[in-house]
This record gives sequence, structure tokens and C-alpha cells, in this order.
Amino acid sequence: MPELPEVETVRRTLIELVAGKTIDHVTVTLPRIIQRPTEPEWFAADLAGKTVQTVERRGKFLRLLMDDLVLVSHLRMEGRYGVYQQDEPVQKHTHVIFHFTDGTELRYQDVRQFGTMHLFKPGDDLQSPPLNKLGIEPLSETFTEQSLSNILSKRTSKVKPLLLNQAYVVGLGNIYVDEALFAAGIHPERTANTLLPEEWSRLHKAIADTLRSAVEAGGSSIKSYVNGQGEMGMFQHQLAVYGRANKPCARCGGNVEKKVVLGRGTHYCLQCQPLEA
DNA sequence: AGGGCACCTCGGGCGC
DNA sequence: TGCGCCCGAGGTGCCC
Repeated sequence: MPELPEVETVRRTLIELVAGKTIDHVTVTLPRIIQRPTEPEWFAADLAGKTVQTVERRGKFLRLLMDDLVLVSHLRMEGRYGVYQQDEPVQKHTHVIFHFTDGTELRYQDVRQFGTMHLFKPGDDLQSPPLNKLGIEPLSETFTEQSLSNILSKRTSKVKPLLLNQAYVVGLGNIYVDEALFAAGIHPERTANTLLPEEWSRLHKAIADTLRSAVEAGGSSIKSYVNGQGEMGMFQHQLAVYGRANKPCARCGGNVEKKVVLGRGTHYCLQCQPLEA
């Protein structure tokens, strides 16, 4: 589910909902989620008494800054946060609860149990796995046409897998990769080192534009995504190719194709995204 | 370096 | 129409 636009939307809603609140205690009911420290009891003990300062984002990771600790949280496919009163019934698939001193709770739910949480000293988190190998932020000033082609233009693999790899550019997942490649008119299976300069230029613009528009729309709710306030995103209504297999392409009327590329469902229009430059 | 699979559960689609 | 099974799902990390 959550790619950059969804994580950014969650970040914004979480700031509103939990900044300034102090943790009384933490309950972990699925130890697997807690990756660091190694024992969930230590995780809970470290967080007791901490106050949430703010919430930041690095790629698809949330960083909850709490006094002298940083909680690094990844939602993977279906993780979600919500804030509740402590007497509200706890929904299925709730794995971690941060109980605040004011009687409210931040609850982490994750149907597929893929999400992760790591606890670090501030600063250490950016130098350690899982954050230390992340690539460029596509909505930052460092993401330029030049930086994109510098990183990828000599690569010999297909362009879609490269864009999904968080070591180069962060934040793109299966939905927005397909959308950005469509907007750029580039076939997902083009070999990266065959892209022309104007194609790198189009791709750069397409990635930035697609992600910005999706953030503005509050992300895409395809299956389960909601933000920290339980609200759905709206960008799913603007998707041009993702989820539109065998429907007409909005630009040319041709057929939107779907095939598996590297194990991922991949959507594109052969007329708008030819295999040859 | 690049490809394949594993980690989980749920729901949709298909066949009987 | 109803049930049960199989497959796929938005992400990453580890294996070879």
C-alpha cells in the first residue's frame, strides 16, 4: 500500500494527532514487528515517559522523534496508525499500542504483519540499517534531471526495477512507478542505458509531478490505505494505468496492458510507451 | 548485479 | 446461489 504520498499523508496527520503527547506505557502483542532493540520489553521500557516532538519521513519510513529517541516505522504493505480513546475496543490486527498519559492511544494495525519498528538514538538512525542505504528524496531539491540520470543511466537492467530500488530514488512503489513511467512515455522494460537525454528529463519531471499530485490528493486508497485520521486518499481516481488493465488508455484510447515484470503486476500502454526509444 | 522467493493474511474470482 | 480453493496484493531483505 503505502508509497511516498501515503506515508507523507500519514506523517502530516500524525503530527496533528500525537505531537506533544507523552507515552505512559507501550504494549506489544506481535514481537516480530519490533526489530530493534532485540527484545520488545526493552522497546517498551525505553519509550515509557517519552514525549512525541514531531514526525518526519525518510523515503517510505516514518521517523517519530521522541526526546532522546527516534522511532523508525515502516508500514510495508498494509500497516496503519490510528489514534483512539483508551476505552474504544481494540480492532483486529492491532499489534502495538502506545498508551498516552492523556487517555488516548496510538495504535498500529497491520493485517499482513510485514511492518517494522526500530528504535535509535537521534542521528544513529540515519547511519544504520534500514535507513543508511536510502537514495535521493524525489521531492527534494537534490532530485534533479542530472542526479537521476547520473545514478541510473549506465545501468543495464530494466528501468522499472531500478525505480523500485530504494537505494537510488526513494518513495516509489508499484503504483507510482507505473504511473510515472506512463506520464513519461517510457516502457517499464526499457533498458536503462538506452534512455535518451530527453527521456531522462521526462522521467524526472514525471516522477516529481506524479508524487506531488498524489501527496496533494492525500495518497491513493486502492485496498486498505487510510491516513492517521482514518480518511481515504483521493488519488486512486486519477490513476492513468495502474489497475486499468484492458481498459482504454486515457491519452490515446489504446489498450492498457498488464504483464508481470520481475514478479510485479505492471501496467502500461504500448502505444504511449513503446519498447523502442 | 540481478532474479527469485519468503515473510503473512485476506478477499476476489473461478470452478464445481 | 453457495462454497471452497487458488492466486494475487501496494514492500523489502536475503538467498543464490
